Amino acid sequence: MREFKRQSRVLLIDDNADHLRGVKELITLESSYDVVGATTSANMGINLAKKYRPDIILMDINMPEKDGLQAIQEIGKLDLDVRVIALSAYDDADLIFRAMKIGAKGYVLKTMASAQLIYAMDEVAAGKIYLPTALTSRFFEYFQNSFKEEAKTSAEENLLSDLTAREEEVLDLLTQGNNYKGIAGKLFISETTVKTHVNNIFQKLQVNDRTQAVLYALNNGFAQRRKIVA
Amino acid sequence: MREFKRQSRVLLIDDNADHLRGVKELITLESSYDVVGATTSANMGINLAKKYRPDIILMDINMPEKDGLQAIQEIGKLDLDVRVIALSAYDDADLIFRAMKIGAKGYVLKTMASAQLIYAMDEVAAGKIYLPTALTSRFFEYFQNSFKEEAKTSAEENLLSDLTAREEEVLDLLTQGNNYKGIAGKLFISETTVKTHVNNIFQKLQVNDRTQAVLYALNNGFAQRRKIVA
DNA sequence: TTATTTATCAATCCAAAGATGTAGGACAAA
DNA sequence: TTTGTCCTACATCTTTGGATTGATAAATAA
Repeated sequence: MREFKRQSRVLLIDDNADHLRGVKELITLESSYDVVGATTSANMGINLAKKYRPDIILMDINMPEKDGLQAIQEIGKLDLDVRVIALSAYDDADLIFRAMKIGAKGYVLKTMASAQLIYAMDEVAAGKIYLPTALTSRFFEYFQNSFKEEAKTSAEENLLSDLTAREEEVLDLLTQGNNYKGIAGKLFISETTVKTHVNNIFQKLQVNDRTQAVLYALNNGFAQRRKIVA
Repeated sequence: MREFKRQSRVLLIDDNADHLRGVKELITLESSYDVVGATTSANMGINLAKKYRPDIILMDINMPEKDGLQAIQEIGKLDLDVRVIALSAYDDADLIFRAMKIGAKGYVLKTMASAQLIYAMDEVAAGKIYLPTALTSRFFEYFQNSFKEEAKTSAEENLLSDLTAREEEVLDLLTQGNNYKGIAGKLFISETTVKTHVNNIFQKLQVNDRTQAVLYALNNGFAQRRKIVA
């Protein structure tokens, strides 16, 4: 199968020269891959990525000089249509999570068998995202952990459900940073009416001011949130 | 291996009676599992879960009567030490994401081979989280998609980096809903000093009031966020 | 029908927040 | 030493926000 496909161009970035050489030799043995560059410097790696436009980058993320995760992020911003596989010595859940979060298409441990790396590259070259089973499990533990409390509270009796439709509209505008005047203008009602609604919202949510109301809303599933944990 | 371990108690919830029967027969053939209950009703399933305390629940999440995801969430709130595997006819990324988010330990398609289901149960019974490779890939596509914009902006010129250490402390307290007095008390400085800091923060973040500052902070990776997309 | 809820608006009052200018002391870099 | 930044603090003033009370009209539930 793989033999008939066009070769994938690979760039290697790993501050450990020995490991870099080893991986290079390994991949060179694979007919479906062509190593177009190899460097021990993250910054140099970014430059090589711009220059050679590889299909795949194998990026060591445990580098002292420059953080590999940061390098992945920077490469991501370049819109190079390159797929990055993170290489790491550690199966730390937080590392895995962060790597996947910033768009790594795979995460492979350096201690894994070389066949596993090649398999990951095959999958990623085919447009998939690949994580070894054991790491997937780690990832999900971390992932679910970050939602643990939310899962318990969100379906619960949540004061937000006491709000009327109009109050929800007002709260929504509050969560967008509007003041009374802004809300009044957007809802075509008077400022005093808005004040009335906002005061009712405070009562119902049991908060003292708009900032607390906004925080309550955001922390309890109100409004569209698109971000996650650091 | 499995034969020597204590049997895992399984509860089946699936509104499709035929499929329910099929799965039950399948699992009954496995010596390591004991089906302690089977029902076509999500609500009944929750009651059975409370009553029999199964080790594993296979939950169909595509039920008309009651949403299976909601049922998983409710079971999660009971703290029953039960592991739920979601069964679904669809490999929709959003469904998978939501199921995993609320704590499902696995997600298996009804169309998958029975061996796959048993394998998933084995893994989950062993304390792991199991997602078939194909679904893992879907999950990650969805996952990374929800971070796409953030990945591009967060490393970018972010006004938060202009803040001094003290200002960050103040902003952090703002994002917790504190007013001037509260912040002054917590930092052991005068209220007027807090005002100075806050005003400087407004300048640097280019916002007009505390609510906008808090929203900016939350939307730009500042502070501990534990929530994600709806 | 009668109550209740909801949405609207207003007046008033006080507290809090925000804008602006000034300034001293600590500390680090040039 | 000088310069600059940061943290601290205060005074003053204006604006906004929040609490409270009261009122009208429409829709809705009992």
